[in-house]
Amino acid sequence: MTETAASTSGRILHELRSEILSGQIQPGQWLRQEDIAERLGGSRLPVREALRTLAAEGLVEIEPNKGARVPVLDREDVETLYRMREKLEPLALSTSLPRLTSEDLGAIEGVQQRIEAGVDVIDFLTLDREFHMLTYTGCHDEQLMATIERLWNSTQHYRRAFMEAGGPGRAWVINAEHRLLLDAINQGDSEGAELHLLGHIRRTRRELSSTAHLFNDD
Amino acid sequence: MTETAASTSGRILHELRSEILSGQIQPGQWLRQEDIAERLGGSRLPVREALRTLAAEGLVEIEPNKGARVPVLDREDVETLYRMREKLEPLALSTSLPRLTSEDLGAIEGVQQRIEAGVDVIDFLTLDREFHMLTYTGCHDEQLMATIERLWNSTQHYRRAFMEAGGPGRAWVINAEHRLLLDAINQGDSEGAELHLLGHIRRTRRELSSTAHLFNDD
DNA sequence: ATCGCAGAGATTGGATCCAATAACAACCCG
DNA sequence: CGGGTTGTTATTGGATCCAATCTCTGCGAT
Repeated sequence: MTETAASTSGRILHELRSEILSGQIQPGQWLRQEDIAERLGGSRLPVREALRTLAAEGLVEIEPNKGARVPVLDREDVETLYRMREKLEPLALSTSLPRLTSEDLGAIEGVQQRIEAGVDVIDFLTLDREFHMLTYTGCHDEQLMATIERLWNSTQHYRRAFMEAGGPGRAWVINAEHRLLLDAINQGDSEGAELHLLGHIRRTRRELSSTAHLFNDD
Repeated sequence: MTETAASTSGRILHELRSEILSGQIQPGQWLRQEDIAERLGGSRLPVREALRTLAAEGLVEIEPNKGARVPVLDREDVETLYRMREKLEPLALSTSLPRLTSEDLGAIEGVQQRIEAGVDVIDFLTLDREFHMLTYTGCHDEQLMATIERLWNSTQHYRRAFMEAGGPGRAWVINAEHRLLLDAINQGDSEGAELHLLGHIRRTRRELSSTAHLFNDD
């Protein structure tokens, strides 16, 4: 997302984003500017700028004169975010596929092997993301990739909650889907890869959405 | 996009965005903080925050220690942005369609009649956008609608350049597509509406992309 | 006892001031 | 005469200070 980590502002932005994605900062939690400034080093000014950026990314929402907090999504929000992924990621994949080098393919294979070797929940989330992002390596469009990253980021917390609730029990399903996707990619079968990817995201959406206790339905 | 126009920061954000979309600020042009602050009233601080938000929206890009400018997109960038629209807007439309009231339908019809009555380029851009956005009235998902708005905003300049270059000569094509789309909507034909919308965006992408002089190909 | 109101504390929003970085130009040296 | 270098200026990045707004507590009236 063309962000510089060199400046104080960029450093705080990266740090805050990382804390939100890792779950250190939970949805609903208020982010007080002074606390962050003191904790991460710096004045409130770069913190404010970082919060503005995060707000535009959807990772926090700013209520005027009240502060910023991580938004709490309901079932419908997460469903739509996944439906957006179902539309956009096949597009990124088909753009990327013809440009993937054999080195790229090897890297993807390596990540998948690490996933199959068995990992804990937190590692799985990281590796699964890396797996999919690597398949988009050949897609150089910044806007598209930035949007896809936003979609992953916005749903990260609920994906983690789902996995921690017992999702890993069905790890074989994910691996089967990844393998079929990878096979289609290796054969240069763009259409097949898109279909497997769509199915993969779609199934995840349905399982996630039907896991009732992740959302507090009013 | 949950933005407050009350604060100085929000006001400057809206004003800047409007100036970029209207073409007052052209792609490639540098935005100096002090100028903006003096011109729009306020100090550089709210200007910086507004620029940060615009950067996250893709309307400007910030180069560290150099400043912000409106990005210059090449043909491929615009193509991808349109392909994203082709994926996401049918999704928004199918979500919206069942919830459209007869008042909504009347409003859409009214806008289309104003378009057919004949308008200049600048009015057409406004009304065409209004037409499509009205068809998404029933889609209440903020993330999806915010993303779609970003896609419109990022391509606004090129759409205007295209229209000014003689696009309106083919106004009947647009009206025919709008009418077919509207008819499908009125009949509650979600699938048909999606198809007409897809065709509409796709044709625009192709015509726009083949208008060579809009882009300075290196 | 409960609702409303007022005031104090806390937190965000904005402005001014200072430091760091980059573009530009003049100058010195080969 | 040309290229590198250094100094100057313009612009962005960051910190501190002040103003505006919100929240929460305590008091009083009904």
